[in-house]
Amino acid sequence: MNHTTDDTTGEPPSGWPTTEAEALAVQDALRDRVVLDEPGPAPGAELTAVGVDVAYDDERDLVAAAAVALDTRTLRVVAEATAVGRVAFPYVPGLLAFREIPTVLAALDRLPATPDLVVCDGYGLAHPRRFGLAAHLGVLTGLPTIGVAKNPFTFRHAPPGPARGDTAPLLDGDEEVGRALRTREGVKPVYVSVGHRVNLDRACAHTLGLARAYRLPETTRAADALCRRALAEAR
DNA sequence: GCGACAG
DNA sequence: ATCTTGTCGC
Repeated sequence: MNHTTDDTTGEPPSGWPTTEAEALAVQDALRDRVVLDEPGPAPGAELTAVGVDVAYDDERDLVAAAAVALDTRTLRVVAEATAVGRVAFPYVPGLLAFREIPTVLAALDRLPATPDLVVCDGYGLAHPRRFGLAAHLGVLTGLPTIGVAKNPFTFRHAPPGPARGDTAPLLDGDEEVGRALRTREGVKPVYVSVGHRVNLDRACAHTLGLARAYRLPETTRAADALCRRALAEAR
């Protein structure tokens, strides 16, 4: 177990977009670098799955990110890291990545483990321009990524069946951009979409394997708890 | 123009 | 995301 909870202030990379127009241009320039023709790591294998999440303190203009690596077989924490920085972008639906990614990259850099899969809070291809947070992070790191969101954003879906593992297509018009996945019986589903170098079937299988006791994957729960702690301890 | 809108 | 206590239920 690594205790990399020291807070390194990760500033936004120079040239990071400042305006919505610049951010849209960046999405447009990077979107075709997403790799969709790889199946991704095999579900059921012993993998290092890394959850990333971010917490904000608007008062102090601070953002704390956490990256927590779990063993997919045992769901035990193998390594963790945090980073603290300044908020790099306002929250704009469709541009979430520009707010979260700089600090997430800093945390991933400090993580003493090699991710086989990165699980993001939010969407990948389920995005107005098919380039959400998970896709963006995947392109920048080259790592296999998926997005697991708590809300359907602007997309529509029929209710999945009541059993754990049941799914329903998440639709943008008639295009399946992700899946509503029931991780617990009778509990609101999570919303899974492909990020980079993982197909949708495997993205859902990994999500289900990581979410055994609670609605959300353990990766997300661990990263959420750690980034909140890092923010509280930041100064 | 108005409302909706991942975190 | 964040503001925020107790409370109902398995």
